Amino acid sequence: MAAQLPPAATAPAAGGTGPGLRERKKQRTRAALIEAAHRLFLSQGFAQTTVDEIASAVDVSQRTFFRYFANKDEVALAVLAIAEDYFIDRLRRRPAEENPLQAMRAAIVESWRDLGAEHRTGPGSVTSALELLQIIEDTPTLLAAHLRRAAEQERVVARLIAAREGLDPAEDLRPTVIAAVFGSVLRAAHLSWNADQEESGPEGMIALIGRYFDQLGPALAGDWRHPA
Amino acid sequence: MAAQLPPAATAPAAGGTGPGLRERKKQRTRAALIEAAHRLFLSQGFAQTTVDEIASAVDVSQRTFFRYFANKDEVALAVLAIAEDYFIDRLRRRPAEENPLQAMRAAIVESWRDLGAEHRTGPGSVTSALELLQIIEDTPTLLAAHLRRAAEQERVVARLIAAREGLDPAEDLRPTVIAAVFGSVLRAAHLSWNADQEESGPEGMIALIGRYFDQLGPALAGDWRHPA
DNA sequence: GAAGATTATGTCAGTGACTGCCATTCGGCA
DNA sequence: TGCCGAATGGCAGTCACTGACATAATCTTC
Repeated sequence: MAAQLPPAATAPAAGGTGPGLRERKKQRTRAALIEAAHRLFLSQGFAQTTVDEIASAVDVSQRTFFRYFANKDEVALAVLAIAEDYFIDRLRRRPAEENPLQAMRAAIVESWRDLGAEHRTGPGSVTSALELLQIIEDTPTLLAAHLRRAAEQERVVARLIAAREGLDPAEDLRPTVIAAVFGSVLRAAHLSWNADQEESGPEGMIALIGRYFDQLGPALAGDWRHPA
Repeated sequence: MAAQLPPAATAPAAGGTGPGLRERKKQRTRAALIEAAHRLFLSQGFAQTTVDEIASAVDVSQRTFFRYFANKDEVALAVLAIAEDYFIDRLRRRPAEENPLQAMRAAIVESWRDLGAEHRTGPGSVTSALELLQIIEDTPTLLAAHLRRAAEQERVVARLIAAREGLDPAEDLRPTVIAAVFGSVLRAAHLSWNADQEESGPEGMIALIGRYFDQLGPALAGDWRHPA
């Protein structure tokens, strides 16, 4: 859930006393570790990259690496955590009139757009996240860890939706189900985006998500025996 | 996907030449490993049990353990694999007239019932599977591995449903979505069964699954702003 | 039923993820 | 400047997992 990236690698704001040197240094180290890990994973693969390599690329000890990340998986998934936080934030801001699916769809589009604008490049950029998704998808242990995070995320989304609609998620299954449906649409989009390299880049992904969303109406209600 | 348990620990059938001694021995070792692991996990916890302990409980070398299971997770999840195979098998046999949800619901009930009848006790029994679920739920690495398997399973179910309905899963999202909904209902039931210890044992679980299923109609279509 | 081909098992050495412990150093602050 | 708490490094140790090779058990064939 915690997805920090240094606000900006600049000196403390002249006016208010921002976070101290110690804190800025930590954020910088953390970002550097993520960046190095990402680069190494992409060039050599996840399994072929040792924690020692990552640590020494940033010139810290292995022990320090494990003070920032509980395990090797976490540093890989950290990039995605940023995108997830964006999404949750955008979803929170959607107007109450929208129904859950509308809100989620809008939030996804917005979060990708804003993410693209604010993190053009480097770890945290949309491109990075998508590159990572490829690696995740064919690294069993990473995929497992990713799905666990995704399950957590779904529960957060379900609670959010329940709150929007004024429902108790313990009583009413609908928020849970709709969150699961949404999650599965995202995953299906990821998978087919990974498979077809026709639709490359963020635009392709957004297009795919849109197309899958369009199928949702017919999927959730309707006569199954005849084409939508 | 491979969920074997020895057909019966008896001598080869008098008539036809069944599997040879070598094969029977392997199945016995495999079952013994699962059983020992299960017992140890329940009594000491997953993390506190080393592979060496499991192996020496069955009197084989650690190396041999890893020839049967790719990793420690796998031996824990093996019990669930049996239940999953049962479900898939029952789903395959459901009559074509039923709609997907009806078929899945019936298949789940049948598979639990049959599982209970055929494996009263020991690994592979319903009780074992449910005990395991508790451990899985609060062991992060196991939960992750479990969710990965569940995702695979969902894809299998989606393909099955697509075949039943004569649809192409690449074209039509509905099978994927309905499989995801089903998976999420199961998981929600697991979670609340884990939380409330009121509903204990297999019957409680079946009851919970039924209750969740009943909510599905209203959840999948209908006016969200008013109670079902 | 014995020789020879297969296959399961054991042993051993090695790598790499991860942890606890203690000494050292560095940033925050009086 | 000097003290305190936090961040780091180094190290030893555990444990999951793997490759290589030798041994022993089954299976086959004559």
